[in-house]
Amino acid sequence: MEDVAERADVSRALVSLVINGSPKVSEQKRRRVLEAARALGYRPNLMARSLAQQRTRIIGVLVNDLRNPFFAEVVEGVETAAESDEFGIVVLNGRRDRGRELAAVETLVQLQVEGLALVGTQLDRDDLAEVADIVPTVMVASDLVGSLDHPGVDAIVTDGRRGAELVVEHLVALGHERILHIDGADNASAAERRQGYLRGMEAAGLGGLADVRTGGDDEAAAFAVIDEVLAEPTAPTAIFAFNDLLAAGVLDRLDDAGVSVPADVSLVGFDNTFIAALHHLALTTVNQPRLTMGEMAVAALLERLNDGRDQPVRHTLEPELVVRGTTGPPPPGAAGPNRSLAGIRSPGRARI
Amino acid sequence: MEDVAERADVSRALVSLVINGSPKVSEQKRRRVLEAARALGYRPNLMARSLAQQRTRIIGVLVNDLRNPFFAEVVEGVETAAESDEFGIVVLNGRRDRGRELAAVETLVQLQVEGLALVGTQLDRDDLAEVADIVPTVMVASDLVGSLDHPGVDAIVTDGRRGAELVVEHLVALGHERILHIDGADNASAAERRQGYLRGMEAAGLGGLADVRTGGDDEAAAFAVIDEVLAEPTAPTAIFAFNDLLAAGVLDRLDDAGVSVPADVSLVGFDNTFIAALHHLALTTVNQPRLTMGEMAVAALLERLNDGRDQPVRHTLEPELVVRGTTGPPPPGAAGPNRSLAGIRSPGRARI
DNA sequence: GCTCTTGATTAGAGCGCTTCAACACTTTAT
DNA sequence: ATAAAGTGTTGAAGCGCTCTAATCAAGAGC
Repeated sequence: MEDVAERADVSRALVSLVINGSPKVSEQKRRRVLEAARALGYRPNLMARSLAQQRTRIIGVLVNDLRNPFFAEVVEGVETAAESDEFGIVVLNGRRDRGRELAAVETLVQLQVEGLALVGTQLDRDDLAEVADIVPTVMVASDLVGSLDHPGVDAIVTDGRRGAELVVEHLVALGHERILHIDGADNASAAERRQGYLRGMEAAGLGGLADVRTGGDDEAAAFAVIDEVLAEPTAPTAIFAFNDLLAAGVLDRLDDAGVSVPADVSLVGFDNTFIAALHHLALTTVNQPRLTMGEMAVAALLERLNDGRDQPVRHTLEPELVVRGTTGPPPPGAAGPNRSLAGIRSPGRARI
Repeated sequence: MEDVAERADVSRALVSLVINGSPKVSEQKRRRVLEAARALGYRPNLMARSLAQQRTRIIGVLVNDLRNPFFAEVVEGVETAAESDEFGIVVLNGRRDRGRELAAVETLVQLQVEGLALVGTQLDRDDLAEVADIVPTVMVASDLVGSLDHPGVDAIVTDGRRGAELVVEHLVALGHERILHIDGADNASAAERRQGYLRGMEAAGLGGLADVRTGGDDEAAAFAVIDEVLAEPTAPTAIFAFNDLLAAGVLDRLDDAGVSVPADVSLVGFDNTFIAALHHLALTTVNQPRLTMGEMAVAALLERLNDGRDQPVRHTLEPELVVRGTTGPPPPGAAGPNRSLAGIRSPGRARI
């Protein structure tokens, strides 16, 4: 910057004004400065600028797992919104590890981000309270019971309870009674969906048949559960998996076992990722408006930053059932109690 | 920091030493400082530190498209390696838009990243040359012809040519002759794979039957091409798609048309993403060692940073054919010239 | 001819940290 | 005892930028 000023024969202050597009600079000098800057290949140092300005215009984004296309799309929403408000974003990946998430948040705070978007975070209430004292924070797509006792935390969620109810209603309407739920274990959205499932079963008068197994949030988590279910004497006619990835794992395992979907058993996922849309899976699932969620997260942050809001808000978006090919009526005669999936060997698919 | 120093009754300099774990501090004062820091909730300002230190310990990562699981996994590799070397990473998403990529690189440079990893970038030679003058740069998973004329750019790639040859060899061994390639349009890896395909066809004495169509790098790009192919009188018995995503799109469209895979036509993808592994797709594809690629990228950067290497290196990894369920022998009688896929209506899959 | 505005420019302090040279003490060698 | 060497600590400069207040030049008003 020094050099640019010298070459253009002006002061450093003026260079700064030009770079920041101040209107109080004469056309002549502006040109001289820009010319010099180009000639010297000058680039402003963001670190120095942020330090002097006491603001970074950066929003920190912590993602539970970048490999999950659901989260990747939420991030795109965040990015789009941030971009249009002249904010940059810094994305850090928690990789489903709470320790890593904690470290990442620390890094973001030290980076002096002006807002923090936690996408599908696993952090607990105390962690959140601590960070929210420092920087405006918004949780996206994860529902922490009691998180809202802190005034600095906003939340953008899809109503997972309602989503799960929609699933149960759909399956019940098709005639299913034995509906199994494989949950998301300790994933931040698991409790809500589980609750919705239970409530839905209850509402349908099927409370006694409710059955929840511990799963997880990726394909691999499905294997053990399905093996277990296959070995039992009384099989479900429908399975509601925590998310699409898990559902894909279920589908794989059922396939291996020669159980066909939806002829022998119906299957539903959650999130409506692009995977569910692949015709070969054609997974019935629940849509969450990912891009919108990301955009709303940024909006919430900006309300605090620009408009000085200091009360927490929580936006709950409506989920939407997307019916595709993995759900259908239960197989005839499935009402009886003694129908094991292990016995079933449908012709299955030709391939693999 | 001021406050911490005061509370611990030491100088700011000493606080700095403690925070950075200098061994020249007495146990007593160290404890006092840490205590004060905790009490005040002190967090060092990364911006200020970087400015003073004249280094950021940050590696910038520019990704072509975060939604593509292939890239997401390369990033994980980068992250893992960076982490173990005490570097942080900042991920920016190009979203397949060259303009956005350019802007992102500019941001990263201004952020003073110490190294730049461009994953699947679309930037051209001139863009690269400009940025490589400023900061050590490594290209991952994209092959720019002539990129290596700049001494500041390293490259970590899988041999796409060889990968494509493996595909052709596999299909030829199965008896295929009419093998169609749907390429990646202007994607950075497209040219290489196209070339490998052509060379493979040539080597098999099938040069006259080589047929390349312009595709793209996501599912949607497949639709138009497949519709076109379906309308033609002479159909291929095998299709080699640029990547798994594109292949998934092909599969979808063929499914719609009632063409069954691999009975009527074989299909191969590229990248071996987790999508290909889903049993319901069971896509034959070519594996690229993603994590390793990410790790090697960081290693290349660190060699420049720490060991002062100033000559470019290029690491070419070996691709590996992964045979799954979408490839098989061509249908009987397909050798003749007049076999249109449009006529075929296999029973297809029950669902959808 | 003088002051008053207005507009363009600049000097200089300061952002929060690191780091180097200098300093005050101890300890050890002589 | 005294010099030399070592240990722990600190003052102050400086990283590259912004921004306020001050300065300067030029035109307007009387």
